[in-house]
Amino acid sequence: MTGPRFRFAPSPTGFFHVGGARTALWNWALAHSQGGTFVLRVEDTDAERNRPEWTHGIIDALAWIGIHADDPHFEGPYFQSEYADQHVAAAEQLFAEGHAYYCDMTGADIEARNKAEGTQGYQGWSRDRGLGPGPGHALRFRVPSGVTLVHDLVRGDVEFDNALIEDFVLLRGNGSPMFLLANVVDDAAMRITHVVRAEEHLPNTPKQQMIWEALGHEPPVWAHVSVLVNEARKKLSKRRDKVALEMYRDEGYLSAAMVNYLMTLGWAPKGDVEIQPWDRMQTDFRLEDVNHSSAFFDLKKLAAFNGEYIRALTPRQFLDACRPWLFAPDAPFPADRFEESVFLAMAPVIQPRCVTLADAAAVVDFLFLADPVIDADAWAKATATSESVGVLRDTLDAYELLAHWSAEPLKAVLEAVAVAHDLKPGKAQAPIRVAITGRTVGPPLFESLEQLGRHETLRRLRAAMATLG
RNA sequence: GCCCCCAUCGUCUAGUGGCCUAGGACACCACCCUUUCAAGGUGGCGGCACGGGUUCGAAUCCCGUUGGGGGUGCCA
Repeated sequence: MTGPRFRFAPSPTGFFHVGGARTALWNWALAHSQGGTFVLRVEDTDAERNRPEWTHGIIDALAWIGIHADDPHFEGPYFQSEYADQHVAAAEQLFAEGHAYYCDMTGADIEARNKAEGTQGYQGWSRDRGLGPGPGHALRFRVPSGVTLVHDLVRGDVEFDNALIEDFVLLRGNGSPMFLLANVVDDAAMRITHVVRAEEHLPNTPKQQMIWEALGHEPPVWAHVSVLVNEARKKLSKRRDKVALEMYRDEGYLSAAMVNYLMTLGWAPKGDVEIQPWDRMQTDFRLEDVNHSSAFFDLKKLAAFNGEYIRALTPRQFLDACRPWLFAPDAPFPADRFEESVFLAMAPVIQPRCVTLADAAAVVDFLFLADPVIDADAWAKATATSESVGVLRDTLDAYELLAHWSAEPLKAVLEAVAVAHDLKPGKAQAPIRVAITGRTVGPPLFESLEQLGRHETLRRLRAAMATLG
């Protein structure tokens, strides 16, 4: 695949951050719309932290949001720690050409010197000492004087005064490469043309750009996108916030809804409609249109998107999407009592009642339970009126004789019973509903009775009446 | 401390000098529909942070203030 090359570089922290997912999606859209490549590089210079299981998690999570490793636009994954030799070689080149120098000062040394001189940070103290490599000698970049101009596709030109950038470390005292260096070397080696990443990296960009230039390469196109924040407008963090993409998948969010929602954080499709198919967003997405300010990750809006996507599913798709929760160990009914045909028939009335796929099982649990779990308070309340017992008995009698067991006649019968007891047609269903479903709220009653069947409906009504004594 | 970024309804956004009496979505409220709960329909509430410029005209351009965020590691 020729064309521009976009790199996506998560760190293997054991989960996939929703903010990272958005950046991945944007890189993915760009790679496709520009006929380029999405390069996945799992970044950590420490091989110890490149845990295979974490990496698999990243690849699974990417696949969930539609970024598949077998897509022709996908390249990788690469593992940064495997390229340590190249990182060190680049550092040595920088030293040989005078762009870097060795320094033997420890953190304590620097602190002491600053205290003595009333300065702050590292003041390039070893610049002209002519030190060579050796144990405890860190390699520092010799930051040139002048200014570094970073051209950023979303922010425009940002100017940094080099005098304010200290000579940063390239190689640690033990010889291992630092992230900043490794990052640039990898990007250059992989011929990355566009670096689209979170805004938090912007202040370090001049340093990286200087490394690119010192290494003799043309820097890539930079694009720093804003971060996602929580209610306190702080960057989403693992400790405080629910940031793992996998968590949303496990809780029953549809990937299409998540993808659509993530795309609208910091960017909006043309027109006034936010819910858009991926193909459309993929071709319309432009970095130049991305917002400059941080965005709040709003669970309520995500839920609304998810509800919309759930309602748009066909019954079959809905059933298939719900399976993991329907057959989970903690499902509200035994798996062997589940009936696909019943669920499929009920799907159109279940879907509008679900925020997540996980909600479905609880909406229809009574259909697949040997006996409904009767809520005592609900039952007491539903049978508190003087008419309720009569309604129950008359309905039972009428249902025993009903010719066609389907929603319409079931409804007509109950309405007639209600009127006979001086109630408004729609007001008699509470005791029936509780007797059948165990609760006062739930899916439409008559469709439920139709699916439950005459035998079971009558059995439940009799059982419930028996408790009244 | 120093550096950088940011600033439109509560939230996500549209807006690139006149189409703006600032549009849409989520949330919230009311009403309608109705068989409970939803969903759906209709309507409502609600915003250009502040102060100076520039201009015939500013949400839009410039400067400042304030507020928020991020960076500043021999972390990534």
